[in-house]
Amino acid sequence: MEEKKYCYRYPHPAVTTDCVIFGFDGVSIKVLLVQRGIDPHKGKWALPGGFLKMDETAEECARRELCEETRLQSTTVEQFHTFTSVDRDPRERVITIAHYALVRLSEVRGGDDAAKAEWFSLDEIPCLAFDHDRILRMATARLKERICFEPIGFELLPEIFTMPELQNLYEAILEVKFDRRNFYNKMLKLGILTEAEERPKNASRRIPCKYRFNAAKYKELKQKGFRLEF
Amino acid sequence: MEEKKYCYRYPHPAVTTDCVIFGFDGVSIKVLLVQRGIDPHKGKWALPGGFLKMDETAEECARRELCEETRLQSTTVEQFHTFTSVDRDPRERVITIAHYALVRLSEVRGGDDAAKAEWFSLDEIPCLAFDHDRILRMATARLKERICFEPIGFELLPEIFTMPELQNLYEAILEVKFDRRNFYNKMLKLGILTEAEERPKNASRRIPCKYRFNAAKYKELKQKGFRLEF
DNA sequence: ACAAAAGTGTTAGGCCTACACCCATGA
DNA sequence: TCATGGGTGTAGGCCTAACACTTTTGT
Repeated sequence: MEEKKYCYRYPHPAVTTDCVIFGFDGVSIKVLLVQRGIDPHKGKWALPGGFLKMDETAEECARRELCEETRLQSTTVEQFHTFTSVDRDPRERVITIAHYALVRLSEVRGGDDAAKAEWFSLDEIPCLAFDHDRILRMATARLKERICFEPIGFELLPEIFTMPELQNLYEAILEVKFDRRNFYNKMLKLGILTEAEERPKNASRRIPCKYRFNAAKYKELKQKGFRLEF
Repeated sequence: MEEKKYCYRYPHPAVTTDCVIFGFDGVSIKVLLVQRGIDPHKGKWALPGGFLKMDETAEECARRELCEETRLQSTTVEQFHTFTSVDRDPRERVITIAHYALVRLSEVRGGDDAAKAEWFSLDEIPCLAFDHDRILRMATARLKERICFEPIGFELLPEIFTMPELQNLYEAILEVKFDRRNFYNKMLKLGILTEAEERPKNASRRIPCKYRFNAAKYKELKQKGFRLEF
């Protein structure tokens, strides 16, 4: 039994971060889960997470977890809720600061973690450890809210993408269908996309146009009071 | 020196909740601050807050703080961010789960706390303890965001209110001016207000109509996919 | 040949915005 | 009597939503 050498006058909860890592494969939103190798809930699937170190912020901790699983350094990571139910962990009082991350599946490389990790579609999520199903539900709800007003969808797509891909993404996240022409018009009118390539004159109608997100333009528009809406 | 009797194998941060309590006096948004009676930052103004007990959730903890200051039991309290900078407290590592609360000033009674508490307008906030200025800024930003899409403004007004009062509230929070007629039309068209009283036939034009928020109607509309927007 | 994917434009209706006058009250 | 606060309606522009056909390619 290891010595308990960190002592306080008052009881302290343990603090972890968990990270809901979203990806998009062109059709569905995916979430990265890891299979737990230790008790409690050994063998169950769970969100990547771990204990907060005393010299790192929650965001640094979440990024560390993210990097261990995907080798990605620079992606969107955002805290969305802290879960504090008294009995969420059978070992001791543990509160967790939950984050979500948006990654491009193409850039993800296998984690260096020994633990088995796998991408799951939102409609085939297995039974999860702890209260991770609740965390995941809140993360997807937050993702829905955010994509309506911030151009975060582009973090899930390759840098260069087609309009149908973008529409699929919005439809997958918001669980609705858009009219194709209206979606085109709306997106193009926003002015935050630039054409990625000159379209070859002989391009067949079957080959979609390619776009990239124009972050500079978005920033400029936003400063002028422009508000994205979907 | 009190005995340090709570021991763990790994270091644990202390966990507090802080509560940004918003009120509205008909003209300005107000925030309740308390003057610290002990070090660190003794004498400085701070957000009401305190340590998380091991048998309460963060929301329960925040509500407890709120009740100590205002005697209010049933108000909107919502977590909005957890602040985890490593050096936010000079005593030890402390993370704080920040909440905001919306209260009706008319219902607030003096706290039972010995500490001095006072309402401040947002434009006359004094220098705050810890990172509480940052917390407050994020709270007001969140309030702005929320009021655009959720009918939370009514929690700050008396149950029965007039249209100019409601408009003042929106203008105070969003820091904009609305055209009076457009605001009336928009609000009434939403269908979430009911007239609070039959308007006396002899009512002078100088006496404004009174309304109350119709929560049932809002719920119904929301389920039909209606989305509030401002 | 047929199904599936992608490009493209128009119209009608609703919503938003801007705007002016009247009445009552209190100073 | 003058300033202030409050109630009320309309017209134009913009955005949204609904909608069909053509081309190309793969099967």
